[in-house]
Amino acid sequence: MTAWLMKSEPEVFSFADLKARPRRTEPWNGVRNYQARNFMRDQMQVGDWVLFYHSNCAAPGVVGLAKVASAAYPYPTQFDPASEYFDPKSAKENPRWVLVDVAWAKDFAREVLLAELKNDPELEGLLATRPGNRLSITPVEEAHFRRICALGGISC
DNA sequence: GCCAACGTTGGC
DNA sequence: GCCAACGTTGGC
Repeated sequence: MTAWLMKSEPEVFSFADLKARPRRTEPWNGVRNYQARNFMRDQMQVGDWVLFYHSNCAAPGVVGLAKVASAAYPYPTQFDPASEYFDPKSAKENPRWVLVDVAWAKDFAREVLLAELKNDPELEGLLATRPGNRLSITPVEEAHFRRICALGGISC
């Protein structure tokens, strides 16, 4: 079992937005970081759990569960000069950026706030809350994943 | 809006 | 390959 924590700014794209999408599925746009890209390209599998985290907002924290819904594929918009995701250095025969689709899975009964993620003794070592960490995608150990689900009031 | 931490860029 | 400058992230 593999789980991930993925950050999104709710004003840009929230967990409720994901749930409201057709098929409750959305391409994970916006990643422009090589480490995060490598996780999607090299390690993510369809069906992996995703802890959906709201960042840069009044109450940052994990709000629900999603799943990886596709293998990694090239960002369609990286080749489009009109797109905000355009990258002039990315070549079609060797795309620089990939993404995966993410599908809504389950709402948490309650949000697990950043302070809880930081302070819960069982969550010691969680990558996402390491001081200085800014990665928008981080792997989550199974024990940590189960603990965060429990704090969120769901079983998984 | 501030600012610390970090990643990327580009001149040399 | 170094490293200063710059941009971005994200909590507060």
